[in-house]
Amino acid sequence: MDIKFEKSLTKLVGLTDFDADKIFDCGQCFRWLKQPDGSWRGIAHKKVMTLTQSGDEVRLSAPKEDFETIWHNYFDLSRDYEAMRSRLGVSDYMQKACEFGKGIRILRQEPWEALCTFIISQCNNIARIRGIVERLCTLKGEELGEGLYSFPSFEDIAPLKEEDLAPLRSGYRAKYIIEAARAVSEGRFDLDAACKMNADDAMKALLSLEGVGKKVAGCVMLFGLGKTEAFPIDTWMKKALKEYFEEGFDPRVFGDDAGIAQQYIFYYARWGGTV
DNA sequence: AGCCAGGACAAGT
DNA sequence: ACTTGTCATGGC
Repeated sequence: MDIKFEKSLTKLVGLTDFDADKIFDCGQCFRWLKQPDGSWRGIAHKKVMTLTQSGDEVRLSAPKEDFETIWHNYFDLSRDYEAMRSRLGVSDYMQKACEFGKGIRILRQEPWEALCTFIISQCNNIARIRGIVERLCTLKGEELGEGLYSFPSFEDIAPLKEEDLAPLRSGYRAKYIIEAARAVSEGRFDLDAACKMNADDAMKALLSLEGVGKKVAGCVMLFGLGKTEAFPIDTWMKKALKEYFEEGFDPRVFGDDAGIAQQYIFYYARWGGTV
């Protein structure tokens, strides 16, 4: 991959395993929106960024410093996805899932945002999750211009009462959001420490939070804590596992690739149909 | 017009 | 260890 910097622009040429449409639309994140011109605008780390892809060329509306300190890591650019796909193609089904999902990358999202958004995600559809998350950001985030807001910190949410979140229309999840914010804010739950824990301990710690079960915890670990061995199982994964894997299949055979395997399977099951 | 959504949790078998 | 009811709400 070749990187060029032009004042407030970063241009990546010859990027492999990078498909913006799949990355932003595969259900791992909720704040990237496709623009009428085909580019993607999103917000992370209190930065508004527009990404435009044509073929193997990707342009980021970000200066060199932000690319190096934020986006390079955010887009998981140092991982060799091609090698991983070849390791994961252990069955006919996995080969097809990997091929169908080629271009997906696991975004390394901010831990608190991942925790909060995947609490919201439970028993909910993606379109509505997006709406609730945007309303939360508008309500308590920091304005970054153009009516765009950062994701609010846990300190911003911890002091709230349940009724303060009524505008979100998040239903019974409102109390989970506030409780999680308080737990993090008061140090009862340490996100930085969770990042450094092994997978079992991180899972155990996450499960202590109200409204966080194994599935949400798995998503937080995979998308927010950088734990690629996490293997969250939702309804779509259940279907796929039941149909295309032997009973008692243990995802730990994929090791540190399990999380990416999960994402290929999920994407294939959710958007790819069968066969 | 219903159906169901990247579930969690408690309570009952 | 499995099944069931309940929890709010609105995209589609």
